[in-house]
Amino acid sequence: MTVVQMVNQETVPAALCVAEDETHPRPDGRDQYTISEVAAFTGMSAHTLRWYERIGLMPHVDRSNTGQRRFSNRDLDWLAFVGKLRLTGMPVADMVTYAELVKAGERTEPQRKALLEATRMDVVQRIAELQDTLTVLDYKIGTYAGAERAPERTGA
Amino acid sequence: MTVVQMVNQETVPAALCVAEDETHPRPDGRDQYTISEVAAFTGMSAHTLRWYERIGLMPHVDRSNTGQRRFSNRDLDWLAFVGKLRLTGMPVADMVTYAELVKAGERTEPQRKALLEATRMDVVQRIAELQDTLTVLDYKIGTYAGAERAPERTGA
DNA sequence: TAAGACCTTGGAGTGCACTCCAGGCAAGTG
DNA sequence: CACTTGCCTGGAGTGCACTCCAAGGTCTTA
Repeated sequence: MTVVQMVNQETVPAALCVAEDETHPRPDGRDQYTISEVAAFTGMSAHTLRWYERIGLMPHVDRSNTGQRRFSNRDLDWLAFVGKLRLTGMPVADMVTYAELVKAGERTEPQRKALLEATRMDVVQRIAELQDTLTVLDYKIGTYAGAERAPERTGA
Repeated sequence: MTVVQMVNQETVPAALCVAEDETHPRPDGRDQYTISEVAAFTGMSAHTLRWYERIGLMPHVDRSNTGQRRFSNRDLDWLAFVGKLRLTGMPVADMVTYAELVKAGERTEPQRKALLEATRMDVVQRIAELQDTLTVLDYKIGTYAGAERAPERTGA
């Protein structure tokens, strides 16, 4: 292992940075990351990163003179945002749409805003749903209350 | 259409009833529902209902003398609960495990409780995740603020 | 300079949760 | 009694989001 342990893999770091234009350098001064470094940073697999690029979810990644990917801080910021979108449950196809809008320039900002607002509403609804399931879960867990080891028929 | 409109399909009714043993009759006095009636009640498709039975997620559905399924109020209650579990994001395989525990009798209550508690923790974590994405979404939407129609470069 | 870890590609495979199909039986209606 | 509608079955197909493979080129460390 040469590189992988530079950041712990299980905890996705993903500060709630958001980008497209503002790039704030990472720990070391570099602005060039191999795919496995990015995998470690983002918690996504290298497979997934290549796949994201294939389907148009990454806006052009630089290459070394030998053809290997060299991700920039901008790319990292973008991926952090994509990671957040993924957590919302937004379909990958919609994320691609969003990426295309970004690439198309400033005039698509209303559409992007609309897309994010729609996503926001989905998230709010999903949270409500989940909170509703918590009610049921708690009720049900309550009916099992005290059943820690051998229940042995609580009533009668 | 013979039956379908007896309940509106889009809103899943699924009162937060929970069962296994307590069955409280539905609107009309009957306790026999065809698969399409149940599909209308639960919002699940008839396909899904048959599939749930195949994989062991339904605890034996009665049949008419000609072999057609006749769901009972108990079944409906169970399905309402299954629907809630599905909303939690619990994998179907785990729901089957839960169903098997129920079938195995009272002595499995500690395991059932543990399963639901684990699910509860997943739900709580997922809610936190989603709330975190809301923060990012709101920030991002904020940067697009006022971009209702033509943005025309807000700064400079 | 050689081993071993790393990177490349297109395309195939995986797991989940449905979803549909073909072929056939059954029940109600003009 | 034909016709339409609904139900049955096993098995195949779908869509999503990865995930892996084979075959080969590259980079680093001893």
